[in-house]
Amino acid sequence: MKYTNRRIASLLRQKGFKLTPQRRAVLDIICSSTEHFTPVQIYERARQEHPDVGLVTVYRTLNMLAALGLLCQVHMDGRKRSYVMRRPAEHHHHLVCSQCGTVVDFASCDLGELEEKLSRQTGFEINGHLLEFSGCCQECKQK
Amino acid sequence: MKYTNRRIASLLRQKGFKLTPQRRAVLDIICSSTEHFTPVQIYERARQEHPDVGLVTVYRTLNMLAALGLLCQVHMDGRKRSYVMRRPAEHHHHLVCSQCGTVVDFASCDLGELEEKLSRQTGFEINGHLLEFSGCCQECKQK
DNA sequence: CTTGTAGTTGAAAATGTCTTTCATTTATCA
DNA sequence: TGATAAATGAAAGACATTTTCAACTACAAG
Ligand SMILES: [Zn+2]
Ligand SMILES: [Zn+2]
Ligand SMILES: [Zn+2]
Ligand SMILES: [Zn+2]
Repeated sequence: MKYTNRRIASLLRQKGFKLTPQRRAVLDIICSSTEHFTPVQIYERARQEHPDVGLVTVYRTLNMLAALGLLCQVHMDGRKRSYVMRRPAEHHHHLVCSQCGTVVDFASCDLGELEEKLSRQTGFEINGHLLEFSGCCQECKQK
Repeated sequence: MKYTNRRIASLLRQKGFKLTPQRRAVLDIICSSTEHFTPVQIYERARQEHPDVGLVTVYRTLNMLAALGLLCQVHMDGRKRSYVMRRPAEHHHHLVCSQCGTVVDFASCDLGELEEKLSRQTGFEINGHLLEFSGCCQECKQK
């Protein structure tokens, strides 16, 4: 079940945030695709519809959404941030096409056993993990 | 089996790189521990022994080593780079203490099956993965 | 042991990403 | 219809990293 921009809009209102046209523009872009975008890419797209959004506001909106747990970030390749809209609360990970940026979520993550083993072996108290696959999607393969 | 600074030194020579005192200083630091360092941390340590290395050179040396596949990076927490010397060719991943930065390598990574499943389900040609655990190491827990 | 030279260096400037500041504007609600 | 707290854009700031360039040096050929 996917967040829609409408659902998020009402969620924001609930939390006491104002729903400005700029925020709407960012939401529309993020919700419209499974690609991941960098803040600058979102900025550029947002300006097409709404020429006076500032990059600063894009950053602020992204930070707000991230704080609310509504975004995930993609980590592989590069040290820029890139964001994807998040499916609600479920633990999940990403499979990313390194050509076109499409992100597929998957939930099957059997790392519990490995985590326990590592914990036993090292004495670490493990409290999180990062798992990402990268590759080339079907469409990109055909080119 | 761990890379030693001596082994790397001869490897660099083989590849036609000059072995300067600055590069030696960076190598010594990276090879001397399993901690991961940021470029600036390496710079600061290097200056203790060799006061006229520049930060630029540290960056250049790190990039050179990374291009040769001799370094791993740690991805979690933050968007600074941090580097650890890499054990030769073996596939491995990192368990990172988010307090003190200690990195433990582990090789047991059973993602093949999951990878195949994802590949079948999505049509992706998967060519890599990123796996990292983070937590708190034994020593840090006691504080 | 010279000496030539391609590769290397450091300082400073440039780039790129993200955040802070602040005066002005605006969404929301009593 | 205001009142007001929140949000905005421009500009400046903070960092991490890269580029540029003139001076330097490791190293091998003579
Ligand atoms: Zn997981
Ligand atoms: Zn693709
Ligand atoms: Zn490693
Ligand atoms: Zn693996």
